[in-house]
Amino acid sequence: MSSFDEFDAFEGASLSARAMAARPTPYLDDLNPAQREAVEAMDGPVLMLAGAGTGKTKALTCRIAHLLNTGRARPNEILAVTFTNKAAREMKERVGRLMGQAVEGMPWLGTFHSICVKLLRRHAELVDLKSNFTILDTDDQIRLLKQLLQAYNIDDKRWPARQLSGIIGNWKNRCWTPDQVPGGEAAAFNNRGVELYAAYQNRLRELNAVDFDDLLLHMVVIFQRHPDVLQQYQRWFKYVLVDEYQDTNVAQYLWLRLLAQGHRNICCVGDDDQSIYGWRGAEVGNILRFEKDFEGAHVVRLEQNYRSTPHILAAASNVIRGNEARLGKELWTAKDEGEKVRLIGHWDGEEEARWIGEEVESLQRGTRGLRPYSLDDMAILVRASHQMRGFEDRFLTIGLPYRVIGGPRFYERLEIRDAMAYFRVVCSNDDDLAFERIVNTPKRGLGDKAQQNIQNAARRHGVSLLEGARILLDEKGIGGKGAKELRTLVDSIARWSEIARSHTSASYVADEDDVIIDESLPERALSHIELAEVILDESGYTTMWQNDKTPEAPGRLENLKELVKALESFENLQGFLEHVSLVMDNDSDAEGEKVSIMTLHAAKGLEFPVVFLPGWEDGLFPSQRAMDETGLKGLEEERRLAYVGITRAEELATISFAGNRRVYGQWQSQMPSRFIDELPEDHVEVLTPPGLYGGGDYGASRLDNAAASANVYNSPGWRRLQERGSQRPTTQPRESRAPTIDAQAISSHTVGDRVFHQKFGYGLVIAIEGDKLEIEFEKAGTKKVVARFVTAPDDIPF
DNA sequence: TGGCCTCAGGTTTTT
DNA sequence: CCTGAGGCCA
Repeated sequence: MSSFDEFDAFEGASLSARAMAARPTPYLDDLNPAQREAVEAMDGPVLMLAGAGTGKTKALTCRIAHLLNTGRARPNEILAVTFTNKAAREMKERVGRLMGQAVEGMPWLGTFHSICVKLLRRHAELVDLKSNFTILDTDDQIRLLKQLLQAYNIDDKRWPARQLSGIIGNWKNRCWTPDQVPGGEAAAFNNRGVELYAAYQNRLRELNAVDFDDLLLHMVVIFQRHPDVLQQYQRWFKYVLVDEYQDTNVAQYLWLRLLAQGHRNICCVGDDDQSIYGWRGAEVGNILRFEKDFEGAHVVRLEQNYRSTPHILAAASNVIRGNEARLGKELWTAKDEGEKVRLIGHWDGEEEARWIGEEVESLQRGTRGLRPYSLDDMAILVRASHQMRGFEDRFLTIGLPYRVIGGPRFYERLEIRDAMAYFRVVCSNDDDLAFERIVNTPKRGLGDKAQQNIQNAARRHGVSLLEGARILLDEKGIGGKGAKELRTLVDSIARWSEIARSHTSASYVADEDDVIIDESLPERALSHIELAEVILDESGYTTMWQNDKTPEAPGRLENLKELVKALESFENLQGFLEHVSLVMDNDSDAEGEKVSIMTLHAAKGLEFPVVFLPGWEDGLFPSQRAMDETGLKGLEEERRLAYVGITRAEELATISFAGNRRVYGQWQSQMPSRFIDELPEDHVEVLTPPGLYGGGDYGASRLDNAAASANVYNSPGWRRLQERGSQRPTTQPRESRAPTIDAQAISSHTVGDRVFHQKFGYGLVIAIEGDKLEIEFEKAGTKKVVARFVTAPDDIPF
């Protein structure tokens, strides 16, 4: 595909522009005045300050539609950038819908990274790369740095590659090439940071590879050093649109500013109050400074919220008010009052998880005059991912279906990276990183020693590792079982590569006249999909997982199948590899209703009727580390995180905290989060913790509870709220939440019984503790489970 | 080469 | 406390 397809000459501009301008604009009628203002302000820089849930995507997509519809630009003259593939996809769909499918895809609507890949492939030679450069994933990156550290004789125990990677990443985010790193940073990484950064960049160039950050960095460098190239794009992109502008880092900012300097038609959409990626290099300053950067900027505030009730908005607004540097926005809604934000304190984290589990179940049934909610409507948003475990454990125990959002992405998984490494070697034989990864996976008896030999042979002859391996074999520099296996691997790769080449060269499309080429192929050409299967099978990779007895193995095989399936939408392996590292998503978990569990970060951009916000304790949220490391700046970012969390809720938000929590194995008593003190009393209903008054009697602990409550719930805000709560006892008409011990369920099991559990399968009862059984499951390990979820299997042989 | 043991470290992660 | 990585030994 020619790389300049997107730049076809535009003929008859004025005529068609006039024709387009006359089109009706029904989509404008759906907009509120602010949205409409943002859509219609087409000339010059525009800053759209869009609060949570104010319909910014709608405004953004309408703006694109309007630009197209009025003939201001053609689809390929609009540069529209997002951060995630998901956002890009959604925007594409919505523009398509607005335009009634009249527009074919917008080639320049995509993520920063995907657009940069496209640009960089065109101009790779300007930064000494070939246009088929590979994009390293984080894992490759770390391995490369480790090698570098070894070569520099640096103890990677004291100076870990991860840390170096972080430092380099930071520099790249700030758009510093090695020679631009300021002197103040010289001490980084034991005074060798800059030197290693330069070496790393050199190594990448040798490998014809880039990391994620390079995509932007290289493009900025190209634009800065080659004004002619920059100008070409400045002229071409008549309109630039940016989503989530508050999350841009310096490199992205520079990139945008360079591109927008031509027509100056840049429209940035964002919300300074939702900037939560500062720790990753995002600069809130970019959005705060917009009016200075782009003189005469038109600033539009979207403040009508279509998502949440007034109580929820009031709570969120009051919290965020505590931040100093804000552009200022006040959300409002036309919705009915709804439920107040609920606040509840618990004895400990386990109790909190138990309560939320029960609350989810009762909300599902429909309770206290609220409508019944689907599990899909509910989400638990935590600050740190380790908090998720408590909920998972609890939900597994009571058999409540849940899904965890986030976690490792599909293409980051071990088996996917391995498989991709195979594909990479096959497509480009000189991809040393990929070769290294797979040479002994599955085990081929090629340990450190053998690999060292291959390295040496390759270095001696100045060739790739694969070629080095071949030479080593020919020189008989390696013997035994390893040699045989290596020979097989090297030969196989050669064979697969040939098939892969036939996919990219013209001969694959077997022309009927072209009998000669057809015959020259050894056998019927395999499709790239079949080839992928062959590679994974013949290499022994599939077998490796089939023989693996760990519980993850079946899932990994499943993932591999999915990977092969994903190949269907690509022409060949090469094409697949080019896109996969940037585009693969992993939200393929459909079946059945489930509660969602995720981090606050992962929740940005999502919304749920019911939201639980557990763990609001000082040190956990706001996180101690954030405050230690970046002080007030960190605290403000945490506060924005709180704001993001609350504003995810449409109808019901419940904030909770625990008085005691196990932190690194140590029990710690926790103070309620300072953000709780910032909640507006009038919009909050304080619930009574089950262990305190509501009736839960955990044996002899009544006194303990009372004493603990005096210690724990003593922040000013909590006391105030508590007073309010006790003035209105009618707010607690709730049934006792004390765990009722089901005597019958217990007595039906004794230690040594074989039992069955829906989620964990079969197991043996090894201990009984109240109404809980400790069971050693055959597959799932040892777990504590509530007795009534366990049944005696019918088919017990004795 | 794999398994066992010791030791350090333990927020957030769009690409 | 609990997990993952690296070292050491069989």
